[in-house]
Amino acid sequence: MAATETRLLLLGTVMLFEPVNGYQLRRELLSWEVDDWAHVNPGSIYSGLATLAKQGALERHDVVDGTREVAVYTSTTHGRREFERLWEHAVESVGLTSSLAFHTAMALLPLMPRDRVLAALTARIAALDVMTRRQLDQNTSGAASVPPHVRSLADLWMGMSQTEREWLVDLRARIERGELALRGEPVDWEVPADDPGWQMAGDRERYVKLIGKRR
Amino acid sequence: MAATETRLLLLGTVMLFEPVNGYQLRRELLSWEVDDWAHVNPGSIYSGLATLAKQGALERHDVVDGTREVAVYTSTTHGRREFERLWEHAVESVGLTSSLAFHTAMALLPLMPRDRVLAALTARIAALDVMTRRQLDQNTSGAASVPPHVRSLADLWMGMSQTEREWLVDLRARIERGELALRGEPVDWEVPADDPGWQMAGDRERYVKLIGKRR
DNA sequence: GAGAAGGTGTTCAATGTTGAACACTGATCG
DNA sequence: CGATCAGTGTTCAACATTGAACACCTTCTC
Repeated sequence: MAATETRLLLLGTVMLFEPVNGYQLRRELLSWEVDDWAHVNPGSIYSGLATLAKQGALERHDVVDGTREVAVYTSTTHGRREFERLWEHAVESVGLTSSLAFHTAMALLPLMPRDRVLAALTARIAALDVMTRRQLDQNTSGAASVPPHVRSLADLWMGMSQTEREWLVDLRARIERGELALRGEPVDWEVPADDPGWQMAGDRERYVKLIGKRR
Repeated sequence: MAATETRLLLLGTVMLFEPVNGYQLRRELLSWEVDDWAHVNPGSIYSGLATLAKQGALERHDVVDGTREVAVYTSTTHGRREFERLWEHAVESVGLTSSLAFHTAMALLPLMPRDRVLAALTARIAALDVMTRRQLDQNTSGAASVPPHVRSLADLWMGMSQTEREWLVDLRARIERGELALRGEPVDWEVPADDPGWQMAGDRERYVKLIGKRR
């Protein structure tokens, strides 16, 4: 189940920081407090990276950095296409099981171009509406047959959907207005000096030289 | 991660229908449309049951039903205690990762006694409040340093928490008033004749005879 | 300058999850 | 009746996840 969240998260994070090694990714993800909602144990990261590399979404470079041998990853063209596919799927799928994937996708929003984001948000709103209608129909029909606690749980679910819908409509409006820096646009917020992302910058430069690769 | 949801769900469902076999559980869970939010592939069920049996939470009886050999499960005293532990943990843990476990717990509400339910709901409300306050503090302090899309995501999270909180307060009030049939209380809703739970009744009786076991 | 402490980068055996596929039983049908 | 089909009950090899533990380096302390 979780495989798709992990793939989305890893692929996206590599794209943000490449070339990058597993430990750096872990550090960064922990600093995002992502551990509240994703599988960021060391094992998950390294095996996820290995899988993505095996599938050709990432390229692994075994680089000698000083005296140390390090596994450094970069994204491939196929990997970047795959990311878009996964991102759109995560945004357009509604339901409890997919909510982690949705949050992951939102956290990686700036990796997607504006038009794709708009389309995906619109699709999600529609999917939420479909689900809501289905629930309502079910509640009015089989009225007596469903236990009260299950009925109550359905109410919670409806309330959550409504809250999310309002948020989505608002976000879509902001994106339409051109707010939020998305892919290919200049960053519109102040990056703090102690951002761990910055601490990677030195390593990144060195890694770029060590692998003869430019993306 | 998911291990705890699966354990809670399987243990609870066995308690509802025991003595019961893996296929019956699967049928029942699918009829609940649980596949939207839980791991109910055949493999997960059978291996989950095996694990619970190995740990002494369930007892496995290899029974010969007609010509067929069937693995029938019943809960043990230890398993029922374990269920309560897992249920309370699921209810009292807030956060995206634990929301599936929370929904699972709510679906199994009638297996818990009224006072434990009240205590757990109260604890959850408190935990939500703590989490909300932490979020608010974070948003007011590091104002400029966090990217706008992350800020926005935090807003969604806050809205969801608020929605859930209101629902919890309402549910708690109803439980305090004595609404909803909980453990040891007579069922207060009409069971439909085609409820798959009923279809199990015949098998259940036969299984009870086949194993020399009374709980 | 021994050794404790903490950071960097990764592996691996144990465990959990997946879903296709198996084996069997009855029913339905030409 | 043989054949096809739907339902019952389960297994298993492939794959994913877990987190303790390893190996190595640097920094600090006594």
